[in-house]
Amino acid sequence: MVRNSRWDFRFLATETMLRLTKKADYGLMALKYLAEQALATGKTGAASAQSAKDIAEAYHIPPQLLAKILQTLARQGLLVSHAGTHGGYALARPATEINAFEVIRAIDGPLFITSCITIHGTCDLAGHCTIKEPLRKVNDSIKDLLAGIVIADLAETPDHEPSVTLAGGLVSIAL
Amino acid sequence: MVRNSRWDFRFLATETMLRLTKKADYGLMALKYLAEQALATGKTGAASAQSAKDIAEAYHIPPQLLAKILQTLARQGLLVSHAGTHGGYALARPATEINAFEVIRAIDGPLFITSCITIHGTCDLAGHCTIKEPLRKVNDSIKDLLAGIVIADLAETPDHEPSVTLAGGLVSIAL
DNA sequence: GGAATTCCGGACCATTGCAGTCCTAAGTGT
DNA sequence: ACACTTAGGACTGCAATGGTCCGGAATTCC
Repeated sequence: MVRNSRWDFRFLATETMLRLTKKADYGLMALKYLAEQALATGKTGAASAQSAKDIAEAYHIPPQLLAKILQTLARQGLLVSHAGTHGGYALARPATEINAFEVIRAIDGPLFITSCITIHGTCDLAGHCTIKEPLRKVNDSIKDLLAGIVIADLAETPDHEPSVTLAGGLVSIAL
Repeated sequence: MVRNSRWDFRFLATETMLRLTKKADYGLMALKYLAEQALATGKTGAASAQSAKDIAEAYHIPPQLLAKILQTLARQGLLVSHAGTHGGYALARPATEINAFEVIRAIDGPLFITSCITIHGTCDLAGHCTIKEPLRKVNDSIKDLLAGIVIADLAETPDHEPSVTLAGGLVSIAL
């Protein structure tokens, strides 16, 4: 009865039904790392570049995989890259101006909360699915939620409380 | 550059990075249908039962697949089922007392927003991943968001405004 | 009692996406 | 020249999703 899938979720406390890919996870971790390094070294921009290899080792992430992720982030303009001996990646903008939504979208691409909404905004089940609109609102709310979180919030800066109430992080949903 | 996946998302307006499975979609549609039928017929509980086949045809959903979904929903206690000639499924509770979170969880099972959090609450990258805690908050916020939406909100009742501001649908996030 | 209807649930399969690896450029600094 | 690093395409293994099929059990109607 409980064993209806590969998971045994009898012992769960927290749970949701929405999934973030590992790549997005890694990407956020990398950005967090870069933000911390920039702050620690006092340097800013390309001066505080860290190589993909270094970041991968710091978090025990498959290096090749992280390399790809960083490449796409650079391609999307969230990071600046620099090849060469002391090259690497650095945040393209201040850590307070890059939010989680951008990062995730850059990596995973835009996915819709409901499979009902396609590229063209039309519904697979043309007209039959009346659930679309309410879910779109949820969709937007989640987006706002994530857009309200910036990299700086993730970074544990030395002189910075670990938990800070985030201004602008209030999201209302109206159906 | 844009063609980094099977989707061409150059024309997108709305977008998120979180996905709901088709099954959950179907499940919500089915519940909505049942809620509307119950209201339309004036009957309540098992008296307003609809067969899986009927619902599937109403929305052009693969009947066998919907059947399975309804079975799990019944198993989870969200629906009551009744075999036999005029059997079928009906909401186990009033449409105002079943929320989207329950439904999705019942169907997809609990998925974590970050692959970082496992069943046991531990992190794959034991200690290395410092991103976990902030994302857990997002996780919870999304949960609250979905828990604030009930089936009745999805149903288009005749004497009911299509768009209603939902009380309790206010979610705050503090990192 | 029997037939029609409907739910139950296991087994199965095809496709797809994700995670991860490998390899070959090409740019950059010493 | 050489070491270091990014850029990116090709490929693989695996698991999950979406979907089908079948035999069986409950219920109702005749």
